[in-house]
Amino acid sequence: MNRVTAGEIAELAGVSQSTVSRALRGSPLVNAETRERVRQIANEKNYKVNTSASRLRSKQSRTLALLVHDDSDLGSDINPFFLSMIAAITKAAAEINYDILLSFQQLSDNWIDDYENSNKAEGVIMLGYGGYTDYIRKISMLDDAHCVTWGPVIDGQPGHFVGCDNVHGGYIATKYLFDLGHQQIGFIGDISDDCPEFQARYTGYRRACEENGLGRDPRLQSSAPPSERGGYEGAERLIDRGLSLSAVFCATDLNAIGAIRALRNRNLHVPADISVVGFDDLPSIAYTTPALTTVRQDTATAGHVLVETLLDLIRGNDVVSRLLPPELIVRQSSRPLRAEDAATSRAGPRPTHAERLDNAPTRTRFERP
Amino acid sequence: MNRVTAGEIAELAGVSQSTVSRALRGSPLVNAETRERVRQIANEKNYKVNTSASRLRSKQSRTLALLVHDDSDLGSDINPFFLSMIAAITKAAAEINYDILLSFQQLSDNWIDDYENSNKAEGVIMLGYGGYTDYIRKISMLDDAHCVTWGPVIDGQPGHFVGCDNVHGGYIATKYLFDLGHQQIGFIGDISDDCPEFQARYTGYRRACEENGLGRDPRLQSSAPPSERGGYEGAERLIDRGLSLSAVFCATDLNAIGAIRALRNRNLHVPADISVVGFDDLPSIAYTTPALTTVRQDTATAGHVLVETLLDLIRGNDVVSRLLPPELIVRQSSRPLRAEDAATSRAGPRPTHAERLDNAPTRTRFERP
DNA sequence: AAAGCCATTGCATACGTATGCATTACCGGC
DNA sequence: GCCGGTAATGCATACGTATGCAATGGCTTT
Repeated sequence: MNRVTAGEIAELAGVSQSTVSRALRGSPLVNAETRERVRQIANEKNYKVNTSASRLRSKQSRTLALLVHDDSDLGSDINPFFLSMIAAITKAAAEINYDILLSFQQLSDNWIDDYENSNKAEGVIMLGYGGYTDYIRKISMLDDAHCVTWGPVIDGQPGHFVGCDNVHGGYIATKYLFDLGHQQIGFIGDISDDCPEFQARYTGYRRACEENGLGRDPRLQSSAPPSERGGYEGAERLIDRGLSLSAVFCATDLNAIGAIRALRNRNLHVPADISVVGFDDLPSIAYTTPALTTVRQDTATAGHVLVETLLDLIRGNDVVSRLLPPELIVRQSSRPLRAEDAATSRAGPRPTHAERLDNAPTRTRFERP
Repeated sequence: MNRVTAGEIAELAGVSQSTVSRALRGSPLVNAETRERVRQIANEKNYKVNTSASRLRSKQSRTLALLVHDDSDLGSDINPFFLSMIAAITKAAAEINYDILLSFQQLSDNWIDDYENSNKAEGVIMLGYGGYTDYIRKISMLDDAHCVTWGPVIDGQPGHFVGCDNVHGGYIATKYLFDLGHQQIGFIGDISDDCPEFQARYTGYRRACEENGLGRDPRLQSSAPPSERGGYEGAERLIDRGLSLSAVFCATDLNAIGAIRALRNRNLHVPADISVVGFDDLPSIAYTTPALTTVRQDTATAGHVLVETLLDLIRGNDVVSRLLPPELIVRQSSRPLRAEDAATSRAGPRPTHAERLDNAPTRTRFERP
């Protein structure tokens, strides 16, 4: 069970350990013929470079730490959206031969040092640390370390961020609803300072409203924590105000699911009576009834950008926070507003509105089951 | 930015590097007073043991590799169930000071050696490698390596497995439906040899059927690949056979979701007309309409058991494959069968059946929104 | 008082690799 | 025929830690 070392390969190949090391790392210093011979022998003997020794000598770990925020003490599950994010990051790192060290944890004092000073990882990617309270206080230290966070990009904010363009996401979702003919469009979501992401989505919503002549009316906005229950209660409040809404944009998919449930309880059917659009595109959200129209960010791209940004940081290059374009996914929870719709049947065929949106200035995908 | 070494701490503390090493690792060889002094200085200077050096010297990596099967080339997403699994495993490892190296990949030739021979990890946990075709062929090598797989536990199978007790899961789901008064209960799922997990669930289903006098009738079983579409088509086939079913047990949640959609298209309402029970308890499956009654395995326990088993293997202890008990989660997609239900209203109040199930011989949880 | 013992510490070394520098061999140009 | 130059290889070392062994000193035992 003893592992083969470079020295033993060297002996078999009749060269020195140095040459073996160089040959396997593809150094131009070594003769092509020799390199092939060494590689073949190493292959036969199933030789693998001892990572610990290599790291010690080269002082590089070729490893990135991925910290996922864990709130499970508070009873909330880890956001399922993160799974595809984790996979995307891991794959992006693998493409450039970096390993990912995974950790789920709360915010503690020394996470970053724990990884960097111990030479476990060259940098850290943080996921889901969106509770910007304690976090912001500690964030200044991020300037010293190699750390990139997935989250809202705010000008002048210390640290390095990659995130979805939430303003644009809110805008395309709302514009889409206006383009369908809706006039009165509500917003459900937490727009307190604790949630800059949702504030940004609201900003995009407002921008679309202004473009379509819908003035600011506080009664159109319903504050709701980013949970299913929050969406449920937020929708109830909206209904109780007696507005003639035909569409609602929700800051998160969970809000949207709760809202749909509340609407159904009040005998308002989605999308026949009212259209609902969410944000996030949670896995398996496509399986709700009705399947949710929502705004998705491309996790594969996000993974690449996060890894690239972190590597730039490690290499000492200048880095800028980056925003990724979201994409509208049209499913079954939204439909055009037509006068006769409200008056006549609920069971009429669902109209297609592809023509109208093909001209939309942003990427839109139509999913049909 | 140069990192502090044990030697420098030693100098500051007026001891040798050996003593520093021993002090920080809690060796009883070092005086308590000295240990405290060293620890304090190390703390002040933010010293962290260089992992690479430590690993090289001790030949232990205190790291486990977590390989998650990635089928994304085939277009199928990674099972969202794995997210909680990944989190559970990572946390269980963290509790005993082990790191987790994450990788999403297809089955290739040398995964295990890549991790173990390179000293990157002491062992491997495999998740989702359930396509038992190529896999089984290569599995014999698992006996040499330190590898535990989450999956079906089959007697005499080479390798080491931890899995859910699928037979019992299928049994309690089906028994629950019988206890609700249902007589004709269908099964949707792939019971080919490729999917021993689903075969086991079917076995449990059959056991409950036999206990309740429902003989084997091939028309009650509908083969379906483990996808939403599979469930949809499987349910259609079942309906087309003209059976008087009042309940269906599906081998996976995805099947169940598809089945519910197919039933609705045929104007059969769940749970008013027909009860549906799934298997897996996917995250956010509780948000479908109606919320799905399903069988869940406890991921936290699974994580602990997987890690413990792997460590036993690493330490050279004898290990046995282990089965974990599933749990029935009762939500809204199932209800008692009553004669008047079928004949009269669909809109009657949903009866509670807690009394009946309090006597059930297995753990059952009732979730109400 | 001598001998033995325990508690504590330091010394020296090896883990396996990557890499600067020295070395060798060979070749073309003057 | 000597020299400078290039290509290819080997030599020697250091990375920072953990640990076997030796060494020290104080204390108990006979």
